[in-house]
Amino acid sequence: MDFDRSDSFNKQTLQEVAKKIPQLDVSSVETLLTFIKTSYKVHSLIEENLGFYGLSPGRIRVLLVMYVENDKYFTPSELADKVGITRATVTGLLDGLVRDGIVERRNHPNDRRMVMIRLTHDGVKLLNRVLPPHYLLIAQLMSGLNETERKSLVHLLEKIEQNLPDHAQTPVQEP
Amino acid sequence: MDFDRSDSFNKQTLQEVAKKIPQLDVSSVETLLTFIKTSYKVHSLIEENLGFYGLSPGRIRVLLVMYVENDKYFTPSELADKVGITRATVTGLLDGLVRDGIVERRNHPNDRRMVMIRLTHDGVKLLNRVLPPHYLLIAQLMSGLNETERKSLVHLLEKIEQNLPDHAQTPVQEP
DNA sequence: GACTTATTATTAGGTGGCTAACAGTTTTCT
DNA sequence: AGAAAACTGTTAGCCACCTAATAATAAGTC
Repeated sequence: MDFDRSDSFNKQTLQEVAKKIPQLDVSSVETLLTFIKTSYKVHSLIEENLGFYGLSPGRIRVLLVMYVENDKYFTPSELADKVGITRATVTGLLDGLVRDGIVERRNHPNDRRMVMIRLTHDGVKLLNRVLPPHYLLIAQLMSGLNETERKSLVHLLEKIEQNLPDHAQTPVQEP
Repeated sequence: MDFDRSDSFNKQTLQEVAKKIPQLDVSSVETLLTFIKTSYKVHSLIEENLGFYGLSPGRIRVLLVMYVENDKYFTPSELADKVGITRATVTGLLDGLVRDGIVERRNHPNDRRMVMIRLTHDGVKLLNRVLPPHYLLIAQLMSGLNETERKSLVHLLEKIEQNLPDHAQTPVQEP
């Protein structure tokens, strides 16, 4: 669901659209384009890296929740809430993760509606192998910004968020 | 594909992961989290708005290419290249757009492998109706940043891009 | 001119997201 | 106690993306 992928929509093209649509503010759109394009690139890169280990953004988000509390069992609902996706999507992700032996499903002892999910031993090993290069990549991505610049970036992003209409609820993260 | 949706991965959780993974640089991850979370929110909002008119990010990207050169015919390959998605995906998008009467498919007069695509009259009318509020929303999103701040944001984003490995080709945009 | 190579659009099959509907359970409320 | 309400996970069906394979056609080569 990303908007900008190529450079086909350069400034020149933008000017042409602006001729037809008076509401178009070129400066706003250019800034947004850069923003979305960068986020697409960053996202793709991380996704590509996880792909080497058979993981995906969706999978890693769910796995990380379990990784930080290793011994605990989680219900699909709990995972859905923590990750910010629907229960239906979690079911689909778990199907794959169980198939690949990364996670195990168990019946809940008291409530027969529920299922309990936990990382398998192999799942933990996988994460121990995947996470170091994952975070190394993130550190590398940010290495061009010093602490001041990072704060400044976060500050600008927060300013954008303040202009989001309230009804647009937000859910998550994957560190 | 977005990574961060909820706030389940707050700083505290991050600290815990950092204990297990020494490669994790908290400042980098925090900055990236904010970045991805904001981009997710912005993206969702735009998507939601387009949805009111039966459009999606994928559709609008393809349509915009045709909108700026209204009379021209485009081949699916051409659209794929300009938008930065595969031809297979374009085929799928066009199926829907043709079904909805927004776009028309024609045979190429000389090369029988090719197909020629063009906006229908209804398609043009739809875009004339959709684009003004679309760009109004973008202007609103950026209204919290003055010109200096926008330049500063773009500059910081470019710094991040400079640290992307080269092999990660990038494709595009939707203004 | 025939054969190989390249190109086009499409199909098939996979993924991760969504909503809506469902059956099975538990809880709540009279 | 029994009916209604609420909750759980799954399924079904849609979308937009991907890769790989395919059939049809065009272009290049010997």
